[in-house]
Amino acid sequence: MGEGYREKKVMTIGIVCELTGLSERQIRYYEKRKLIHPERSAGNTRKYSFTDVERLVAVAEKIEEGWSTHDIKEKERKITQEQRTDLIRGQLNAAFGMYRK
Amino acid sequence: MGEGYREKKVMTIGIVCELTGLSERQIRYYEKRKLIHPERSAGNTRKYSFTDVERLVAVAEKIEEGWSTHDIKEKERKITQEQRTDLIRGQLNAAFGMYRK
DNA sequence: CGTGTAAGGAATTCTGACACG
DNA sequence: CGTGTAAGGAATTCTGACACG
Repeated sequence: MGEGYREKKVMTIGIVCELTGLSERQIRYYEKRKLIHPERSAGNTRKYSFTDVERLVAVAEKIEEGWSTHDIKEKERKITQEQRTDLIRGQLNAAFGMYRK
Repeated sequence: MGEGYREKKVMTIGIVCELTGLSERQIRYYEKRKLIHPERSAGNTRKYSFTDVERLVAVAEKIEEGWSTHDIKEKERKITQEQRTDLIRGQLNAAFGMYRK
């Protein structure tokens, strides 16, 4: 009980800046582009998780490589789609065993 | 790389209040009694880790059971001492194998 | 001893805009 | 498109003290 620390939204933006080396401006901008989804406190303060921090670092690297926020978003969508395909393939395999070893 | 989320001091006191159900007053008081040791930001804001949160919950339970902060501190000291004793006992055993099975 | 509260100040965060490109 | 910055306000946190007991 009480696990899942990596997913828990507990950090304010200032700490995320320290952890990632990014500016507040950048972090808020990546949120606007739907690359991260922090929660909000009762007083409207953004709250981030460790996975958000990891994702921000990954996003920042991509951008530095020349990717646009849109490209990054699109690439992730495709990867997710591939994973869905693999999942279905696995289920079919389990059900019909075409590649049973 | 980048592990050790549980130990990282990243939460402000407000979030710790939410997570533990304790008041700011209580949390700061337990710190004064040396039961927790948050870090500070450049601007003097306290920063807590998930282990601090766990510890705070444990402390609050003890207090509710009637323990004093001093008793809690003392009990922990004794437990730590026991662990040291066990460690040494283990090392002696490894070196001289009195109980080798 | 452990905790609530009002007080005043300081640090933090928020939004929308101007700027460059 | 991605990011810096100054602006003004709102939310958050800090410390020391008075209070009760």
